[in-house]
Amino acid sequence: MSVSLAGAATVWFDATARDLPWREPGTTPWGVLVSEIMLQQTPVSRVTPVWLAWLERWPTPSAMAHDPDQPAAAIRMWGRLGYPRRALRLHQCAVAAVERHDGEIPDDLDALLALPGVGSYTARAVAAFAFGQRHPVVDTNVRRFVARAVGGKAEAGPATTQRDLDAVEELLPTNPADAARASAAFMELGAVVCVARSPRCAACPVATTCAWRRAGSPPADVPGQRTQTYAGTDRQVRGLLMAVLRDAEGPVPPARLDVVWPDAVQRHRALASLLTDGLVVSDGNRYALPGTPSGTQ
DNA sequence: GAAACGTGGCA
DNA sequence: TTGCCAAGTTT
Repeated sequence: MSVSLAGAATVWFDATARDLPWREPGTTPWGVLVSEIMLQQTPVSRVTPVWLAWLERWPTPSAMAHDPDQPAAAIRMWGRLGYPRRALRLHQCAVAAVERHDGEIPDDLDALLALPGVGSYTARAVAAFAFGQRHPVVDTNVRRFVARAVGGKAEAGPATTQRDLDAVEELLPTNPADAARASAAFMELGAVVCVARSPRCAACPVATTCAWRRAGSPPADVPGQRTQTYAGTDRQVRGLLMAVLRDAEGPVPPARLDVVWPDAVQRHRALASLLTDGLVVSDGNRYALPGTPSGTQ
């Protein structure tokens, strides 16, 4: 039963998967890692152009680690992908690869988990997709797909727990390469067919065996928790401040930052958090991205 | 375990 | 127009 689920998903995947650049043969583990971190909470359509530019400029961890303009250049290349701490951590991954792994992205799950910004999902995704290892790869797509196809529920639970890993592990074929492909297939199904709103069950390769369909597609039993409004939050102010520094040639005086947000208290709080995160540096007078040439540290 | 952390597209 | 949603991680 479980083999047929993975089998059907894999057959469908082989026939209809999107041609994403990081799936091209010859993509390095570094390329896979970059894609996985960029894709955290971020749609494919916005990641693709940045991934291409990133890999062209920094084709290896060593190229990134030895670029003298870092990490300012990484933050600028990140552009408007959101959560710019990811750019910082990706640079830290490159440095760690050079310092601890001879310039290579490690293939060991624990070594991957030790990299900055790499958690349970990303570590297993890299181990599976870059190195062909057999690990359950559980992201929001997989949790939703398994919740429906196996659990018979409209939505997955709130968190990625050990139970999620165990449930997905049971679905994987024994052969490592097949298991990795099945994980990619589960993710792809969740991303393009078994989507959160208005799933396209008519196009689903497992619709006839789907537990949720067989149960009559019952609605979610618990109302989803409402999302936090973005407008007016510190996150928005941080984004506005970062946009100024990204677009600036070098260090800027405080006046350049003062204009982005009228509430001085909130603006200072946001700037302080950016300094704490290491996304901004200051000499006590002007502000800049970390490592900006001729900038302040 | 909850909250923080960006941004933009779409229904 | 507003709210939901997108390949999560960290504290």
